[in-house]
Amino acid sequence: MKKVSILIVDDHKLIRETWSFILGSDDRFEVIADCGDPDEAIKVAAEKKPNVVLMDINMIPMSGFDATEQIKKVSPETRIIGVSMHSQPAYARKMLQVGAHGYVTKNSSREEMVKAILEVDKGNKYICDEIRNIISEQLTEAEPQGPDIQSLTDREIQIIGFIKKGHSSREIAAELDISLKTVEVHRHNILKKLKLKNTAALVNFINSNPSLY
Amino acid sequence: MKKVSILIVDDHKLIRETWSFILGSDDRFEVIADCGDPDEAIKVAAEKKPNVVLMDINMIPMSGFDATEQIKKVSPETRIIGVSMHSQPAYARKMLQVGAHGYVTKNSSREEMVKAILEVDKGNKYICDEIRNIISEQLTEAEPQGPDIQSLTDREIQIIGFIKKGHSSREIAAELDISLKTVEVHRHNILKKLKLKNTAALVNFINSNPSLY
DNA sequence: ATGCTGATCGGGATAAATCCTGGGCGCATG
DNA sequence: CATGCGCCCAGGATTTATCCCGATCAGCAT
Repeated sequence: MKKVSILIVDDHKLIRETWSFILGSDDRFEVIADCGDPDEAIKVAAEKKPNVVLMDINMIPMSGFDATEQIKKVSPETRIIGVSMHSQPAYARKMLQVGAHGYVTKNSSREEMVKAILEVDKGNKYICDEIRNIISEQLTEAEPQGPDIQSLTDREIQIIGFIKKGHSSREIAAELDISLKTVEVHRHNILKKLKLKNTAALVNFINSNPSLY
Repeated sequence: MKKVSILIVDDHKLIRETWSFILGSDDRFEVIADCGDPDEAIKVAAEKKPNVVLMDINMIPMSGFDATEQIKKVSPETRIIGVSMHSQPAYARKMLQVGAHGYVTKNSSREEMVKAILEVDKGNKYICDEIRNIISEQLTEAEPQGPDIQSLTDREIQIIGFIKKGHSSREIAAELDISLKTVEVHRHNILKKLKLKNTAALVNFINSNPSLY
C-alpha cells in the first residue's frame, strides 16, 4: 500500500506545521514538503510530483488560483484541493475551473479532510459538505433576481478594476483612451446589473466577491 | 506539575480540531474545550475558568475583541492569546487593550505558540516575533507622513461605517440627525487625514485596514 | 436579412462628492 | 483664562457621479 504524497501550500507557517503534524501521523499519508510561497510551490510540484496538493487560497490576491493553474501545467497528474475559510460557492467554482479536484472549507472536520484527500487521490472530485449544502439551498431558493454577476462584460470587469484602485471616470477614460461618456455608461450599467447604487457599495461588493478578483 | 488548561475559540472546525490534536499530545497542556461561537466561549470560560484561551480574531466583525473583553469579566484569572492571520500591529494593540496577554500570528511556528502559552500562563505578556519585528521597524523608519489612522475621531469612524455600507451623505445626515454639510466636512476630513482622494479608495482602504472595523 | 449584444459616443439633467472659506459651541488641558 | 480640539453648521465653487434620452457601428447567430 503506497502512501499518498502530499504538498502543503499555505502562507502561514503555523497552519503548515499543524497540518504536517496531523497528516504525518496518519499512515496513509506522507507530507513530502510544505511551502508558503506560491512560486516555490510550483517548483516543488514540478520536481516531486506529489499525489495531492493542499492549496490555501487566502494567500495574497488570487495567487492560490494562479498557483493551481501553474501546478496543473507542470504536474498534470497531481490532484489539488483548495482549502479556504470562505464559504462562498463562488470560490469553489473558481477553484475547480482552474483545475482543482477538491474544495474544503476550514469549517470542515478532520475526517472530512482525510476523506477529501483519499477521494481526490483516486481521481474523483470532492466538495465539502458545507459548500454542497449551500449550493443545494441556493438551487431550491430560486433566487428572485439576485445581482447578475455573470452578465458583466469583460470591459465592465476591466472598468471595475480601475474603480477599485480609486481612479476617477476621467482617469479611466484617459487610461483606456476612450471617451469619458463611455466610462460613465459602463459604470451605470455595472451598478444596474449588480443592483447597487453608488461607488462605495460597489467597491464593497467587489471586495466580498472573489469571482471578480 | 499541573497541566495548563486550555480553551480554544475559532469559528473554523478544522482549525479547532488541529489545535486540539496538537496541544493535546503535549503533556504540559490539556485542552478542556473548544468552541466556534464567541457567546458559547464566554459561557464555557465562566464555568471552567481555563488557564489560557486561544482566541481567533478573524471571526465575524470584531467578535474576537468583544469576546475577549467578556471573558476577562467572567474569569479575570484567565489569560487570553489572540491568534490571527493578520500581521498588522494594530490588531495586537487592540487585543492587549481589551485585556489579552498575548498575540500570535499564524505565521509563527509551533514552538512559538507553545512558548506563548507557557509565558502567558505565568502571567507575562507575549507578542510573537513577527509583530515585534514589524513594530521595531516602524520605530526606526520614522514614517514620512503615512496616513494618520490614529488621528481619526470617533465620529469620523462612525461616518466611515455608514459610507462603507453604501449610504450617501444625505442618508447619513438623516440617520445621525445632523446637517448634510457636517457630514460633508467629516468626509472631507477623513479623506485628508488618510490621504485618499475619493470614496472608492476609502472603501478599499477600510477593507484592508481592520483597525477601523 | 434580421435581430441581438457589446462597445462606443453625445446632449442634457440632477444628485452627490470634493474642496475651499469661515464661524460658533462645549470641553478639557495647561 | 487662553488654547486647542472635536463637533457642528453655512455659503459657495468645482468636480464627479448617477441617470435619463438618444445614436452609430461591428460582430455574431438564427
